[in-house]
Amino acid sequence: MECVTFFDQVTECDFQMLKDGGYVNQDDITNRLSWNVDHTSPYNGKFNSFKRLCDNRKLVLHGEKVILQEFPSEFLGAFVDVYVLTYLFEGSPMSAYLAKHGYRYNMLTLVDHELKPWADYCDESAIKSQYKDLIKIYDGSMNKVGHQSGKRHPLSVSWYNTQVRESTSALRTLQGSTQNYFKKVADTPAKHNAWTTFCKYQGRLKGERYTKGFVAFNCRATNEHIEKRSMAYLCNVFPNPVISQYLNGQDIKVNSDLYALSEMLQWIWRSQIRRYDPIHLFIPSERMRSLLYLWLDTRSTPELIGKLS
DNA sequence: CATCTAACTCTAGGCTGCTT
DNA sequence: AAGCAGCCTAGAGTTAGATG
Repeated sequence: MECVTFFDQVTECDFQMLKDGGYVNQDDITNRLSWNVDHTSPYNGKFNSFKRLCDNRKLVLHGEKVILQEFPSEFLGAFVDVYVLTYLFEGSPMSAYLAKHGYRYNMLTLVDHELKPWADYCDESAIKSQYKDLIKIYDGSMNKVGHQSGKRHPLSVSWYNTQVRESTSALRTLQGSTQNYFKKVADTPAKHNAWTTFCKYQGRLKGERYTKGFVAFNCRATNEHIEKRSMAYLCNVFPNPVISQYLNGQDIKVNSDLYALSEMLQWIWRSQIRRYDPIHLFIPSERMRSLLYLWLDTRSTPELIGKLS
């Protein structure tokens, strides 16, 4: 569940105006925004949707000017039990969100139609050894572009921005490698090829034999791409720093590696691997690739978390 | 409105040469 | 020899706009 997102319907100028005009108040402790109620002449105008979000207690001011839209945490308190069905929960922003708002939770799993403590049943080694035979990860010189050195984060959003700003040859190379991968390594026809990058760079990286197989990197919960068997994952993902900072305010960590792994697994699992058919992967980002190797090589999520921290 | 056409995009495959 | 990179081409598919 996406608990916190950016709210950008109201510009900085508009917000300043609303504040100066006394339309909006900010709670001193929670930083939550509320609309100044005036029953004698109720507001009706351009900012109706903003006002409604304030009334629904969904907007929070982060720092001086960033407005975040957040699921009001007290809504959760209205339920006796809330069940969230997910995987790698510790890497999700929602776990940080719950911690920030002081909620506790139990991890459970279904065993023979019964809920059991997750910790007792989280061994995945059997299924992972099956996946190890089905998932073929490219290992060769075309991964060079994603080589990790120092503090650089190749294939991250800011890396892409830098390559374009400084007009380096990296994106051309990456495009060529991806072409070559689908053509010579995976050797699958275009209809079985899927690829992704950040949407801003889709046009720049598209190429022979895979252009039409673009699947958004944050794509989830769809069966549409089940015929894909060769995939190029051209991203290196990180949690949004502003939202992380907001959620981690009270020293609660969003584990960025676990988050990245979870995003990537979601994407890979759009393919035919979900019906246990073999797939080929091209993951030039060294960080993302080694996260996948680590995931395959650990027996359980607790063991994985132990190795990450 | 349907259909036709021209322009364009994409694909599969082939060929060559380079590097390791 | 294997892996990589870059080129070319016919033909298939797509699209926008013109034509009847």
